Amino acid sequence: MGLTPEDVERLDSIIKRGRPYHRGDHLYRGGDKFHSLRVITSGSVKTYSPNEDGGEQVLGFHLPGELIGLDAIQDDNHTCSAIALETTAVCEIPFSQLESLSSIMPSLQHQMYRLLSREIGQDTEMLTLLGKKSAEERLATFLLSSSERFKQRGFSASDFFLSMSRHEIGNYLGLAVETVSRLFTRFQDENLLHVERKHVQLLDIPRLYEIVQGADRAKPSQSRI
Amino acid sequence: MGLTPEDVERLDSIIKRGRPYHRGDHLYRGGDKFHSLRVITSGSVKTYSPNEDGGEQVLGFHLPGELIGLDAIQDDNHTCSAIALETTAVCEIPFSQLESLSSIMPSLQHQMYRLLSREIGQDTEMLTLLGKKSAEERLATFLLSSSERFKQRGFSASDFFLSMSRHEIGNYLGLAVETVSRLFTRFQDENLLHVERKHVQLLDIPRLYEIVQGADRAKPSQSRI
DNA sequence: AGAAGTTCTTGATCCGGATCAAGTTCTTTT
DNA sequence: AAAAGAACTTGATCCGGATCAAGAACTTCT
Repeated sequence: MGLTPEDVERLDSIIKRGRPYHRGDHLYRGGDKFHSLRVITSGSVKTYSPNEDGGEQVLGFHLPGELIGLDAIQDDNHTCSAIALETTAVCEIPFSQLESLSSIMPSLQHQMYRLLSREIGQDTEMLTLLGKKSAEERLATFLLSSSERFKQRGFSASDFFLSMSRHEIGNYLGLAVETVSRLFTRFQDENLLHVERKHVQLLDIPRLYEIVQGADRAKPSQSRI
Repeated sequence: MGLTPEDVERLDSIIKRGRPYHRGDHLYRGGDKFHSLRVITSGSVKTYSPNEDGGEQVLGFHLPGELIGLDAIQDDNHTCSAIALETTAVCEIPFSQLESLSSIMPSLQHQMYRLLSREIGQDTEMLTLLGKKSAEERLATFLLSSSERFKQRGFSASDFFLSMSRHEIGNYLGLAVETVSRLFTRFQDENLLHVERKHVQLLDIPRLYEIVQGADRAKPSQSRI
């Protein structure tokens, strides 16, 4: 991602491979002292912010190759919690060392700025999702985003396992569990997908993209006369 | 903010003071080439992302001292638009120069990382707001956040003018204009505030904080037996 | 294997806030 | 100052999705 092989080697020298986590183990909790960013190497992770009254807001689901902990640089404390959704391996990158290294490696510094900026961009997309989209659009967006991310990692874009529960999907999308469940059923009835428990097969990806765009809402279409 | 006076001087040397913008002028639009971050020095700005079907999602309102454009570092293009809500002055900080400078000034680099991380943290707070809070909690949160930001800048925390319209507040909070209007009326009836057009006076800030916390919801209280 | 606890699904009902509809006040234009 | 157009408020109605309730499928524990 824009680094020379020797850059990568130097970066590699500060990375620590941690022990694997099991389903339900916390990688860190909100309030913990921040010292390392983490890259997921296998498995999957949920980040969430525990809110005052016992509930939680799921902030994201993270797959291999993704970096988590960027929100904690702010004030040296984790502002949210991260928990393994299945057996998961991560690498730790001590932030102070990364910072020193980026000081003498402009390409790394540039990459860090881009990474942080990308995170902001993703969050703002999510704001639009939660602020303006219907339940149906939200779930379709979630499924296609999952699909794209699996594809990027060399897995099937149309046949995958979701490691999180319906409850967690609902929480993430700002919907009740029941709504998520009903939508899965409806999407299946409409032959958009086939779902059985955590196993999802997308059958009509183009149509799902139409739904994401808000097709069959207010303005029935923008192409056809 | 953690920089020595000489650091500040060096930073100052790359800052360009731009001409003032008038109400309705764009500072930049989504898709524009990114070259500079901008610090608002007076006035106020709305950022928003124009979404496919003509509508828009308001992403934030920005006051003097705040930095905008961090989302554009990602891929050298602005991903959202920024428009002046009133007569507004900004400073431009060419990003490539800032990047070079931060390479030789570790304190500046550190500050940049923190700034980017803070932005992420603010976005995730907003995700919780849009994902879980009622209309009443959203507006109370918005009012108190405005209050705190005015206070920080040396203005009154309880008596201020909002430069954005009801429509824009609603869009930002994921609510219809009518809901925002009704809530202002209700808050006034309950003596929480006095509002006249854009002029807001907060009369019972502690009670507003209780509302933000989700008081008088599900669990009636957490203290009283 | 049986018991107990989860997670998921499905149905019935309810409600917060959207939408629709008008009227009012403020602002801008001429 | 009159006219036109925004912005805001208020009322009436509607609906998407939450909540409540119960059963079914799956998992985990003993």
